[in-house]
Amino acid sequence: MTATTTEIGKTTRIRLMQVAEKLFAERGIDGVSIRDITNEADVSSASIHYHFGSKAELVAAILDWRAAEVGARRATWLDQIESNLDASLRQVLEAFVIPTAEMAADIEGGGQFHIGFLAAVLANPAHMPLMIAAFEPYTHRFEIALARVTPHLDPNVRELRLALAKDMVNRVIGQPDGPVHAWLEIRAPGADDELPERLIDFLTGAFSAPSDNKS
Amino acid sequence: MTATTTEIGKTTRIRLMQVAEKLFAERGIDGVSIRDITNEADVSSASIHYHFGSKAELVAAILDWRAAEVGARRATWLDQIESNLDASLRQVLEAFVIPTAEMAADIEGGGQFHIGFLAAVLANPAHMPLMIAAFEPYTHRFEIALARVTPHLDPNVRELRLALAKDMVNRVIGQPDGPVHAWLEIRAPGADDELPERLIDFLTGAFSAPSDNKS
DNA sequence: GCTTGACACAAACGATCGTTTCATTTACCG
DNA sequence: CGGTAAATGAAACGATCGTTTGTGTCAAGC
Repeated sequence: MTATTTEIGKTTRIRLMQVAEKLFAERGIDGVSIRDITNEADVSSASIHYHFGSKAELVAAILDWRAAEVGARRATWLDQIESNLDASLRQVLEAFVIPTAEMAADIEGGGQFHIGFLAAVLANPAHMPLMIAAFEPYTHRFEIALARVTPHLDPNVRELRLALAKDMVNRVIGQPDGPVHAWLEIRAPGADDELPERLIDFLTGAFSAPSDNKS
Repeated sequence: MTATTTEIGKTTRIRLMQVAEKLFAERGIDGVSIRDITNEADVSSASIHYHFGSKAELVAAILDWRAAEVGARRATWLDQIESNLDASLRQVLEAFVIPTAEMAADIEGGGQFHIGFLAAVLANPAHMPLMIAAFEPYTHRFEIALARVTPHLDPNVRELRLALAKDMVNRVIGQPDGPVHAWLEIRAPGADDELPERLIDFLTGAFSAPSDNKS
């Protein structure tokens, strides 16, 4: 069963990243051991340290590997938003949610588990600087587009709501067995159908609210 | 330094639950070992198995221990909402967010870490049935109050938004070093001031949005 | 054909995990 | 005071963790 260097055209290095990304997305970084990964990839446990050096560097390698792919999806939508001066808040939020949902639905392309992987990485705040650096260009463009359609918001309030939205979208789309879905499965099965559209509705309302509703 | 059975009036059993709740809230269930807890509580590592039987039963014991306390806080607000037939959406959401925030701010009472502990427990969906059972009475009352002030929402959409809100509020209030705050600390320091009020604003907008914004 | 370097494997390292065992101490009660 | 049960501490259990070591194998370059 053990194969030669190139089994079905994939190098061991890439296969390890694919398997690790999937397992990390499903069980979290600390919930997956080196041996879990190498067993599923049918290689020795030493392979990960040969190719990546350590478990932490494997995580970083997966981030680098996929960053361009997520970026390309987002860039398409951002191009459209930026060239349309009449873009609505809803359209900007679509540009935020839909690429994420498409990525999570991309079975053939293999991006299926990347959003869940990102959510798993963020569970440990120590990785935050790395994540921010990887996505900074797209985040910056998105913040500008969002500011244009939410001129009523105080900048700090807008940043807070964006952070809430990012965290929520990544977790709820990337972790199909996460707390929100587990809760709904018991109390209201089927309520998470058409999730992307319903997230966009939710966020459109949330960003429409004034900075301060008091009084 | 090692003390007799009752050191400062706290039994070992209660001290263990307090220390464990704090550590679980800060680092997650799997991020805290039995020895982490017993070292901080200044007892032997066998104590947890003597008093609780296992690590999992310790988690359940903490849940039972605090359930009544959270419930009492919520009940006060729910009484007010239910007796006021003119309650607004915003008032209902206040009844949802403010008791949580008060619990997280309760230094003397010791409830300071309970919300973070709940968020940590929910990170493992296996505990979901236990959580739902513990909070069912308050959840039910709250759902009725929420339905009264959001008659425009399809029941499934309302359940989804409530699940999103629950997860978000618990995580963002209970984990002061979690992903949302770590992100904001780098990109917009201070944007998470007055968090409870800003969460209520956010959710008021989110629940005000119609069930389907399309077309 | 021999050498070289990339790559994979099995095996073992020390550390730490949750848990168990057992002897000892503490508090309470007749 | 003596006896008993609850409570605690010290030590060790097997399992698993991330990592390291050493050896074998394969393809390419001279």
